[in-house]
Amino acid sequence: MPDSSTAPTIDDVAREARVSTATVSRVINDPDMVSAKTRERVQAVIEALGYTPNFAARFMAAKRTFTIGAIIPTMENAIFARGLQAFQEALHERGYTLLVSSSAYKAKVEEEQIRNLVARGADGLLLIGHDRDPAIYDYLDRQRVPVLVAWSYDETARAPCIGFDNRAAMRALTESVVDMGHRRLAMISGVSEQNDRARLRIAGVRDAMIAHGLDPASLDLIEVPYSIADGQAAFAQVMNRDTKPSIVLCGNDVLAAGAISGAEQLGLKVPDDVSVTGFDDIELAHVVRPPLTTMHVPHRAMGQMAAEELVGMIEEKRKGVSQNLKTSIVQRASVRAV
Amino acid sequence: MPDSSTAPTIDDVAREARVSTATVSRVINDPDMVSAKTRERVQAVIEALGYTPNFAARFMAAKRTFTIGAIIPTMENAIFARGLQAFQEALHERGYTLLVSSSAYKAKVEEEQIRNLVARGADGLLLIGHDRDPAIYDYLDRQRVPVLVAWSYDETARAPCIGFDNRAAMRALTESVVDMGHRRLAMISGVSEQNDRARLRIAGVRDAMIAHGLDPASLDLIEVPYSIADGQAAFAQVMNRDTKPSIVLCGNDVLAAGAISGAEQLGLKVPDDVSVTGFDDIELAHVVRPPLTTMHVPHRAMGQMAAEELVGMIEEKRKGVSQNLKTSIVQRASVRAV
DNA sequence: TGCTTTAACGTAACCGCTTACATTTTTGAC
DNA sequence: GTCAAAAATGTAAGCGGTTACGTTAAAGCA
Repeated sequence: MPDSSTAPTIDDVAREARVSTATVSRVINDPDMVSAKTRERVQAVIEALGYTPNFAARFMAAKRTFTIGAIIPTMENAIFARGLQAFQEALHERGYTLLVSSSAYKAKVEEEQIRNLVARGADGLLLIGHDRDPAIYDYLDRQRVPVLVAWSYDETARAPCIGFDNRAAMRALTESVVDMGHRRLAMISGVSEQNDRARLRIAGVRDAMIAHGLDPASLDLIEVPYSIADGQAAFAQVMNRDTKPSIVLCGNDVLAAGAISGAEQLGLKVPDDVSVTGFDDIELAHVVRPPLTTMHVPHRAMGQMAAEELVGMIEEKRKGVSQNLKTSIVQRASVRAV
Repeated sequence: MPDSSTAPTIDDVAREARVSTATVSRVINDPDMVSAKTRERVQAVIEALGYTPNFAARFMAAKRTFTIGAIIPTMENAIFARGLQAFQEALHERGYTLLVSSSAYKAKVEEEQIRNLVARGADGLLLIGHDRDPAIYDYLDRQRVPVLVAWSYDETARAPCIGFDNRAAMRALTESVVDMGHRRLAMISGVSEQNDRARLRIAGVRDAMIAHGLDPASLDLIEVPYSIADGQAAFAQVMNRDTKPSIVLCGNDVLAAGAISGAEQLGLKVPDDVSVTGFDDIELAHVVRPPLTTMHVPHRAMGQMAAEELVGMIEEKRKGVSQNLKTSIVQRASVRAV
């Protein structure tokens, strides 16, 4: 009789079922390698004892965990939620479990989490964006843990990625508003240090300005953390300049929602007094009033493709192939021509 | 020379530093048990080799992982985000790592995730709400994994919890609107099956109705998944009845945001034509127009206290003590007296 | 100096599983 | 019924750490 006060091990099952531990292991991992009769007997014992194989032991012996780790900058807002959900679902279909950590946009924390996940035996890692210490990639190479980067496409980057061209997207959005007559541009961006998405979006705005004969130095740029309250505060700041912008381009929808709030607080009407744009097209974008003109990102497709690709890299032991997904401008009511 | 093509193990470090593996282990786990001289030498080798102890091996030998698992119903909306973030931060301060999974509001999936996290050696678990198969608690007991439930307070429940009284809170909110003259109530709730929060909030509404002489059966109740789109659709549905409600009470802010959108689509003004309330007081609540009257939940405090308590349970091997946190009504513009 | 304590370090068993290899049993052809 | 091949099962060696216990070196004291 196994000690009922502690978790049953494979030995308990083996003893109870009168087989060797190898056989128990086989009915779990390779069922049709064992005869139907013993298989059923063993399964019954497993059931009766409520046995769950110990992951650590399993990992040590087999070097596989069927676990994927993902480290996202934040769970506080919904930016990554949808894509991650799709990622998780696609992973689940393929028999993998997703473990998520958040780094609070801190490089040091991210590094810690990466080591943590790897030490825990993650078979692969999903990371957001390319900006990080190259030493991390060396470490990952050494540990033979495949990595895939999402939310950012850069064919020159060291890691394969499934993402979109942040710079080109933001340039396109900016050009569209410049075409509508906007000349005095302000931008509320997320903190760009260690964040290529933010950095490239800023660059995209400048690209558009240059292309249209505007002085990129005239861009009134403020960097703040990604939160509604920060967007609100930053908006007040840009509207307090001597030459007020006719449009405020925001690094993402959360910031843009904050900007719209900020406008209301100042008694300004969007888009009559000032236009606002977002980026990402999360649900928030069509809940705020006015609804946000923003850049639509194929979150779910990105998550799904990332799952597919990462699993492929793991199972076929091959390099990942990058993909540049298309984004598209969604015109809503927060921008008007001037 | 250790094989540079593979991750260094404790043996590599020991060999290089000319000590035994026991000593290496000690400099990592109990540094002042070894002399300064050897300690420094070993540390240098660890540094040079980029050695990270293997978690699985460590767990097998020591039975501790300093990892806490949390399973939340969803990452798609921000309901749990803030509390979880606080939970994670508090955990981090105490030297623990948080691993998060989401169950998509599915009991089966949650069970799977629980087993997964336990098999992975989570030292403790944070679960949301009390509704689940009691067998799960048996399993957790047997595995000696402490569990703490959050987002719901119930002193009669099997697991200790840090939460709030969903029923009383919703009753209070309902009473406040009834006091303002509302008599025809509708409610858009999340799916209440396997979800005590949703169930208790519905019960709270009925409590209030009974207390004020209204027929609880007259409540027009619709249950939908928690999403803005669902809230929107449900709103159209309740407004399509013969006797339209004067107020629509929503199970949470996400649904309420959807309801407000829905109202706008139907050309209805909130709160002039119909009032709307939410629950949770997430950022979304003050971004929508009109801002939501809702029930404020102390998310961050809840997360922090949960971390503290769970770590206490683990380290002092004691039972958890439950706490009933206070919520409070936040009056904004989405409700008006009739 | 010699002997006892204490500090520092080493030895090796063990944690719970997988899997290569060895052994036994079953199957099927003659 | 034999015997070879195939199927089923068992044996035992790791995987990479931790730690109880034993051994050696240093320290303290008469």
